[in-house]
Amino acid sequence: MSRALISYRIGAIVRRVVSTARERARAALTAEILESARGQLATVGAAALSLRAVARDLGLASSALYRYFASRDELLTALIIEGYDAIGAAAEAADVPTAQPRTRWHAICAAVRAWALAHPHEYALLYGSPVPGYAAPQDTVAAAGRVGTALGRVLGDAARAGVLPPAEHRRTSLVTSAAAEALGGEHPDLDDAVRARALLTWSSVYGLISFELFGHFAGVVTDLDAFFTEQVGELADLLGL
Amino acid sequence: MSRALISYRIGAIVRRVVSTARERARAALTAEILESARGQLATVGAAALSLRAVARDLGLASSALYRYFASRDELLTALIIEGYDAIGAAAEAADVPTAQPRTRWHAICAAVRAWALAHPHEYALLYGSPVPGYAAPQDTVAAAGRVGTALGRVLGDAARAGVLPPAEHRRTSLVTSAAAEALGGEHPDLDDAVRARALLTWSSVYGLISFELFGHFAGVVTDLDAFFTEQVGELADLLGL
DNA sequence: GTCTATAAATCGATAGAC
DNA sequence: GTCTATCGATTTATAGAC
Repeated sequence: MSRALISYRIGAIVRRVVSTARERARAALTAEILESARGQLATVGAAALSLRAVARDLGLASSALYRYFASRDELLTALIIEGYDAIGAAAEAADVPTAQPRTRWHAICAAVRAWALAHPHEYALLYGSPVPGYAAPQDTVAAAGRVGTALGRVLGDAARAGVLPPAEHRRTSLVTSAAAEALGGEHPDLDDAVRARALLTWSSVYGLISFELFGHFAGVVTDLDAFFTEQVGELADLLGL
Repeated sequence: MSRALISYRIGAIVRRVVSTARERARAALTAEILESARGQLATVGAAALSLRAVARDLGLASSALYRYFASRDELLTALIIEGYDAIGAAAEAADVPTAQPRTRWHAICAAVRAWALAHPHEYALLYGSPVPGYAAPQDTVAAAGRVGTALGRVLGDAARAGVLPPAEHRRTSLVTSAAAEALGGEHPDLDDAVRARALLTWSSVYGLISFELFGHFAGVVTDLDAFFTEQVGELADLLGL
């Protein structure tokens, strides 16, 4: 083996090691940027999220951040996807597919609310007012469906088990086939009535959580924990779960 | 009558006329400021609402606006109260107390959604993410209750007429007596179960409208008008209206 | 890949002339 | 009650040295 070849091979190994070390450092700093940005969500809100403030927070020059996120909007997109993944994972983790539908329903709703209460500003980013001047790219849409899918799974299982009484109105075609993929997921045999009902219940639960988080129950409901549990139970009753 | 007295009286009359003319001008400019600010809600959002931009829009010096609103937050408060009054008035105007409960329910829900679709940015200000750094003063709370009260009236009338089946759970004391005033309004004999159900249905409808307005039904629901009407009907079915 | 320096803006709020 | 002028900050994004 010539010295040149040995030198080349060592160089390649070194480059490889350096590269992965660099990648680790890059991943670590990326995570720090996202964490600092999440902190800004809480203080100034998504609309005023600023790359410079993140840089100040991390002790970096503002221009350095552009190597990690090409623009403020790209950073926002990363935060949104991260958030949808987190709340979706929370919903899925709370579901015990072998349990009774009503138990599963309660568990998922409670988990979603718990995540929202623990991350109010991220919740506001995901489900609150759209950020002016920001158009969510398609990447975010895919991540957005997980909570709805989890709830749809429960309703679908209940319907197949004959637990869920059929909806009185069966006007179909209100939900597109694309939604069948998204909401039905592994259960493409859900009929449109169940799918529509899953959308209705998810938006009802969303309404309860948002009213609570955005202050519209202030001075109206005394025990928010108990109220939420009761109302989720009420919804389950109404659904026949 | 002495010349001095006559002069005084004429002065008083003139002052009175001048004063009302001034007040008219003031009211007109106040309205212009609010209108311009509403325009800003649509373009930059509530968080970035700027007195300077309003002044630029109206061709005034920024300092002139401080004679009308002492601060940016005060302008925001005026917008919020105006908005709650408008959507509350829309809900009340749509209600025909002599009609059947189910008809009234549909009418109010449709009117609230119509207002929201016609004023999406004001709706976002009222019901979307809280504006960072802004604390809503008590004035806004009073105006906020009108829609809920309108829906509560329908449910209460239905319950008294025996149309509404009783809720299965009757845990009381979840709603404060202050809420009894606000939600019950002219109907203090609403029981807590009906009040809780009014809160649940209003937040469900709010969830449907917000999901639509904030883009969470994009690619999922094809005909939003039909979907909303159907789901509101579904809610009425579930309630037994 | 981080730095300094820069361009060309923005903002809220106040002081003081008229 | 509107004006000019000002203070002391803020921002996105880029250029170019190292």
